[in-house]
Amino acid sequence: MSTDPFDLDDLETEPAVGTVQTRAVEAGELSVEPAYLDGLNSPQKDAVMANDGPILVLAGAGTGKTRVLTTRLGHLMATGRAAPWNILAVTFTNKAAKEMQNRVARVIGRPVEGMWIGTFHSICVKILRKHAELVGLKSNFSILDTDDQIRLLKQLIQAENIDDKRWPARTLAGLIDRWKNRALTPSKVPTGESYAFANGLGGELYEKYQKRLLIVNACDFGDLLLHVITLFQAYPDVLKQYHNQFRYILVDEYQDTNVAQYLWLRLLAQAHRNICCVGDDDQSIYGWRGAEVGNILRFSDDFPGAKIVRLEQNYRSTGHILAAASALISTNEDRLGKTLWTDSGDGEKLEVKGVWDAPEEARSIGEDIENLQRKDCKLSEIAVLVRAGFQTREFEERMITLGMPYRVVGGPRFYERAEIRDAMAYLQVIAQPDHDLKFERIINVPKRGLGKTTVQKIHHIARSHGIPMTRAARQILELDELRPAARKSLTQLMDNFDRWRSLLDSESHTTLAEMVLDESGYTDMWQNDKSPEAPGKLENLKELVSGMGDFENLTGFLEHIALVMENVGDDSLEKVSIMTLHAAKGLEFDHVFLPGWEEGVFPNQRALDETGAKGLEEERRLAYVGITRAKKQAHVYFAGNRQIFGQWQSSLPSRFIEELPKDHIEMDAAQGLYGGRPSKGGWGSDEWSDEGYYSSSGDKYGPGWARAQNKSPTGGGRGFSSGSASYGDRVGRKKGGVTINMMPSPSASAMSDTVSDIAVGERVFHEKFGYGMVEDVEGNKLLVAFEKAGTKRVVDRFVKPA
DNA sequence: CGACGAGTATTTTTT
DNA sequence: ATACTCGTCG
Repeated sequence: MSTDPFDLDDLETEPAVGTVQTRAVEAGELSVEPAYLDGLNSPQKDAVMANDGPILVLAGAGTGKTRVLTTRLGHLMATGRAAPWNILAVTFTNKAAKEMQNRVARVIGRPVEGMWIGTFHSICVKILRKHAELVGLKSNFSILDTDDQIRLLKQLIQAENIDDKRWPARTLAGLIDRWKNRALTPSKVPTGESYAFANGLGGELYEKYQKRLLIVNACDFGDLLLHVITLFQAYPDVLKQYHNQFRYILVDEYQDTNVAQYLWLRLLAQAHRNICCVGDDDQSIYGWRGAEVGNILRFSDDFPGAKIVRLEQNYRSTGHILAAASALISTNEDRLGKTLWTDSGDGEKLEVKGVWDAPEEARSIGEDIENLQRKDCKLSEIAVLVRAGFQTREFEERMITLGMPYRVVGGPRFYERAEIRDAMAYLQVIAQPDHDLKFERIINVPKRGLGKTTVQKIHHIARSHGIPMTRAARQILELDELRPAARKSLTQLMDNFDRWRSLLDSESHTTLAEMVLDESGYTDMWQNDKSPEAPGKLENLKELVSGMGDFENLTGFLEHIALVMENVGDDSLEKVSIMTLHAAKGLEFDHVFLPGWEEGVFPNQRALDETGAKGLEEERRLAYVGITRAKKQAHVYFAGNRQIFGQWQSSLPSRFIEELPKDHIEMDAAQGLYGGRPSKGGWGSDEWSDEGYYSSSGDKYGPGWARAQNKSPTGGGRGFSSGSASYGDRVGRKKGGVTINMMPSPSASAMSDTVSDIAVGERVFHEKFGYGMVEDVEGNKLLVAFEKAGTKRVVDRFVKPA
């Protein structure tokens, strides 16, 4: 079963298809419905039973999408319409593919064999290995990861004498990826777009890159699709073969498909047109990486006569959550339109809370979580969903100080870690001696005196003779090109590779891997490394070797890894989840915390700058995704001040907050946000008044909020005395300028009553005096030795930990 | 070849 | 603030 720590969509058990009905069942002709249809609502049944011709299932969040998909697959087989191998089911992630596989098995009551369930990429590899020669590859072609891709591009750029500083390989890689997403081969790239790189050389470099890939017998990820498309277009008989095979096609998350994927699907579906696409235009959040919402919006044009089914009954969230989310998303123009509803009650209103600054936001959310925990809410049912990765840090830190178990979902993935890639590179060179890019990666890792010069020399020979680097390396040993030390070292390395390769058949691949890591000196390298990460890296290497045991042989393992970069999840334990909104798609939690709802952060400024109104709509869909993750309650937060790139900025509440209907939210409005001015009273610090707070009341967000670029006060974080009076006079005080700051929340819940939590020896920051070291603490007064301003006595609330 | 310092960029992520 | 890349110097 799924190792997924989260519940995906609905997890009610699907009744298995009774063996009796199998085959004989023909939907519609049956007096008794097959058991697997039990409990499906009427649109869901429509989606399952409309088997012939194109169909688009618009599945809103939490409407039982996966269940419909898997039941449909089961139904196709149960009714004898299709054998497993007649079905093609495509997903975006391996996780989703695995999930679907498991659940189909549950529907039909036994494991499915022979069905093509997989990601676009893995299915393309399967097809491409069969017909590689037709596109100029050999069937054992290697699949390049992003590192390899960039390394190769860099070589090409340098070979053209282009300044790779001004025109980084990364940029070109991105450009080429985007072209490939749009199914543009080098000859089809619009001339103008060539100018996006190196004054018009972009297209040329792309073409050279493609040629080079063929020479080294490799594909990047984009090629996997592109090659299959060109294959299908150039060889109709091959395509026909697949038409005959795949009589039914299912696509999950259709709103995430890019142009290339769309063309790929259209080619495969054009003969029988039995294509079922499931998706939700309102959850399209990957436009920035080439997904075309247009694909789903245009479905009926692409497939005339298509049936469209809307799944709108939501089984996940409460009425308030759905109403708020629906109202928000209805602001978008570009959508097919759908309204989620539920018959399971209103539940709690969304909680919208304003706080002084980011640290307070983290504290407040921490407290909320503690309260939920006291009310017996499981930690695994709580998530903090942020807009961008860097935001996870403040919550991690808070969780650590609270001793609250948490996990950050997403993060760097196992197979992307440097030590794993290095180890893999060794193994890949053993399995595929021609893999130049991998060979280059490890030729001097660990350091063995084979530096840039040596590599260049090998390169030179390889290029001029048109041979792979490992072969060139051997040749260079015959010549008098290398210094004795380098020659000796290289000889040893090549001998090692020969020996390892000779053991491929006699030793198990796990044993071999251990030997390689040992004998290459790679393990030693980390053992001698004194950095704090070293032990973890050694741990990872062990895990890699043990993980290899699950595969038959080295080749099988390497093939799997090339396509499946999945993370090993530490599931089962009770932990709060912290992740980005993107990573949360498809997941659900009782309580969802949505911090950072501020203009610039969310909606993200860059998204707005780069893609304007379109970008804003995508950001809004992200907000929609965030809210609809919640089963019981969503908690939206905004802070008035936030440190961004080391600078304090004050911020306005996100426009998305304005778009939430008042009837369905509970504004923590004690802070005088949407209305009443906060009470006045004794904040009274001389140090602060010097810095000045400026308000421009009358802006639409209410008193206390306004645009400001200026540095913001610190102090908000710690040492807030509780009680609204304390905050009162921060607002509305005006002194010569520009700065405005929001009102912090005086509500008791929003803050921790603080004794100074600064300790002697701690490094702190003061808005006026800069950085310093705490020398003494007396109550709330600190003696701080400032680096620039000298030693001063200050009140604790005016400093922050540095 | 390796260490250190300057300079720079910093949304989201899969395969 | 901070991390990461690149280039220079020893």
